[in-house]
This record gives sequence, C-alpha cells and structure tokens, in this order.
Amino acid sequence: MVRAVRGMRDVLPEEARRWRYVETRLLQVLLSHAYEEVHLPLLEATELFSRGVGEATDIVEREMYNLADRDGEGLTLRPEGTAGCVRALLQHGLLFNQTQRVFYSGPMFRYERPQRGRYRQFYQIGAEAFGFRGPDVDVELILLGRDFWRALGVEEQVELEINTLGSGTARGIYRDALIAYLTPLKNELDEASQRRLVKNPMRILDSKDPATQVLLRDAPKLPDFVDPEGKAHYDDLKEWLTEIGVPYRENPGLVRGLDYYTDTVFEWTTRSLGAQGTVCAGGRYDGLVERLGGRPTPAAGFALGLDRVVLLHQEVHETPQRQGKNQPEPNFAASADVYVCVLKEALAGDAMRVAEQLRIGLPGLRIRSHAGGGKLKSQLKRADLSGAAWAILISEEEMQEGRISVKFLREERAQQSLSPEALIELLQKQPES
RNA sequence: GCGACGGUAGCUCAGUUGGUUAGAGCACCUGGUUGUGGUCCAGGGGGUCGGGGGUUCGAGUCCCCUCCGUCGCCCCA
Repeated sequence: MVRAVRGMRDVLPEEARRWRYVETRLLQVLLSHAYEEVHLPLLEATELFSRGVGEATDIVEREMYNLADRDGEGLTLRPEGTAGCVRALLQHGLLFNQTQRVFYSGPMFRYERPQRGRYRQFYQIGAEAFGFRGPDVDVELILLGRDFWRALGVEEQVELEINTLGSGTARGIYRDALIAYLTPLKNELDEASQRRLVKNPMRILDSKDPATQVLLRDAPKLPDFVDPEGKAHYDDLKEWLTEIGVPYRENPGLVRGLDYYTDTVFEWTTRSLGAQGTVCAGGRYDGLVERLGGRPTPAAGFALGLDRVVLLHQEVHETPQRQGKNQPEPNFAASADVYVCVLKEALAGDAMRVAEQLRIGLPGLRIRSHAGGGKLKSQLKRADLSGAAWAILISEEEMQEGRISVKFLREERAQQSLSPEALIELLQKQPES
C-alpha cells in the first residue's frame, strides 16, 4: 500500500471539523481587526528565501524542499510566509507610499524530524503590517494574539514572552561582541553552539546546555547594546501592554531563527503541548522589505502554528461523547444536524425534495438525507451515529397531507408532525452549529 | 541530524521460558415480527502480527536491517 510520505499528515473528518472551527474563529478575529486576506503561492524562487530568511539559518541550510522547474529554475516549497508576502506586495506596488495590513493561511514545508505538533507540511496563519514605525502596531499584533486565545477559550493555557533585539546595526554590534567573548571559550561550548558561533551566534543564547548557560552568564548582554531608539520603542511597548492589561514575561534569551527580525520579538507559548510549545511567534522586521528590493519599510508580523493551536484546542475542549443529551456549542462530535429518513424506499425522491427545501430554508445547518436503503430502524441508527439532533421522517400519508415528522434525537420531547414551513421555523430557533 | 522507547483487527490493547486453526473490548454488519435511534441479547465479517532477511523442527515472541510513530535534543509555528 502506498502510504503518506513522512511528515505529511492526513486530517480526517473528526479532526477536520475542529480544524475548520478553529481556523474560522481565528480568521474572524483577523477580519474583526480589519486585516485583509491575500492568497500566495506555495512555490517561490529559491532565491527569495536565501535572501529573505537568511543564508545561514537552519531553514535555508537544510530544511527547504528545493526542486528544479522544467527549465532548470530553482524553486522552493515555501518554508514560511513572510518572505513571499513581502515579495507579492512589492511586486504589485502595494508597499509604495502606503500602509498595509494583511493575513494569509496555508501550508508551509520544512524538512524536519516529525513529531507531535511538528510536521513537514504544517499550517500557518500569518499576519503582517507594513509602513508603521511605532510600537502601536506591535501592540496591535499582540492584541490580535490575545483575541485569538479568547475566541478559542484557551487563554489560560497561553502566555506571552517578549524581548527586543534593537535596530539592525545595534544587533550587528552586539553580535560581534558576543563572538569576541565566546570565541576564546569555544571548546567549552556544547557542540551545537560551537557550530552556531560562526553562523548564527545569537541563537547560542537559546541553548539549553547547562555548561553553555553558565558561560553565558558573563557574556555581553543584548539589552546593553540596544540603541536608544530601540530602547524607547521597547519601553513604550511595555507601557502600552501594561496599560491595556496584557500580561507578559520579558525573556532576554528570546531570539529568532530567521535573520530578518529587528527590535520587538514576541512569542506565545503553552506548556500543554510538550516540546513544541510555541504556538504563535513574531516581531518586527524593519530590514526585510529593503533586503528584498523595496524601499526601507518598517514592518511587523507573526505566524501562528495552526496544527499546534488545533492540538491545544483539543486538549482544552475534548470532543464530547456522541450520545450526550445536551450537545455543546459548537458541536464537534456531529457530522450532520438534520437526518432525513423514509418509511418506505419508494419515498426516496420525496425525501430528497424535502431535504433540498430544508437546505434552502435553513442555511448553515448540515442536512443529510439517508442513502443506501434499509429499514427505518437502521436509518435511525445512522441518524443517531451522525450526531444529528433531529431526524426527519417522510411517510406516504403525511406527504399527501403536506406534512412531515420531526423526531428529537437529543432531548426528551415528543415527535411532531408539521408542515415544512413550520418545521423550518422550529429549527431556525435552535441553531446547532 | 542525534538519543530513548514503541509498532498485533478500523481503534485501545492482551498474547506464558519460542509450540496446534492469533484473542478481548470498542467499532462495524445482520437478526430479536409489519413504520421509530441510544440500552440489552444472539450471531457474523474482519489480521500477509509494519516490511525484509536470519536463527530454529517450529517465530507475533529471539537477532539484524529497514520503514513508520512517540518522547527528548535540535529546530521552530
């Protein structure tokens, strides 16, 4: 049997129902902040990422899915969304003398060791804001995050960490100072950190190796190198967060794996997901637009890991038992809301007509009409299994009188026989999805 | 890329120091009288024991390789 390739995941109906709910909620939040949606290609020129993300990053060095187009052009399955987003806005002149706030959603690809919450094809929702220099837009992005967690009811599980990297130049100076300090101690560093010393020294700050952490105690501190403007920016940000009432934790070790970040960086993390605890992360990247050929443009954004957020949502809101009398809102367990049955097989045509009538009268409700024949008993069994709250029964006598019966599957309530119009009215009052 | 652990029915798992036709629960299908689900009862279908090789009279069980998964490292969302 041909199996899915490693790191590629199938999302089956039960999870997909939750997935759609979560994604819909998140997109609603974005729209409520008047962010505009864009759709971007999965394939980009390889150069976009080597230039945008940074040649020395792990992503570009060994995690990208590279392929050659038929004419030999180097293509890459996007490993992240920001570079492509900037490219698209630049290409169409949307960053010229104007601001933009956009979002996108879709799969990203990285060749990593698969693990729970970490797949080679994984889904991100990204939001980016261009043309805003001040920390107000940083706050806005963080607020977006808080609204996400509230919308999903997982705010208790998530916390915010922030840090500042300072301007690009300040960062460069710090980087050199760090290298100067660590180089003589090179042999005492853990293996991974030794490699990073040349390529991406700031990431050493993230090391979990105890010996390395001891060495770092006396290392130059990033905050001491942050330029006055960067410091003011950061102070403003913190003040704002406090004022608005967004709790945060400062984490001076919070660095980014992608080269383009400057000044503010932030990360929403959870302890509920094991090692893959980062659920949403972002920050400023004032240098990227210029790096990709545009005019210098301040920018900030974040990416949210949908796979992980769905997982987190699942931890907090378990799928209820199918048979429960009071279906929770929303109803993840059900694959239909209304199930149409016939008392005689010859009535199948009438059933389809009635189902269509209901679909028109009850948009939003999932109406499934029985297929495959069988006795009423087995039809009702199907109805129950579908999770539907109502079974509709079509009988010959009632059809002649222009009535149909509704049976309440999830509450103690007598079956009713009524006209289609009355039925629609009845079900309208009880939105189930 | 590194380390540890795991893989038996659709799912969760049992399977004795290697020994007959590999089991359970759940799920699924059928029946328990004509047109009423969930509970109950009876019956039924379903497994190349992840794959390949080896040891052995004999392998789900032992050994090697490989694939996949989980946890951690790493990386990051």
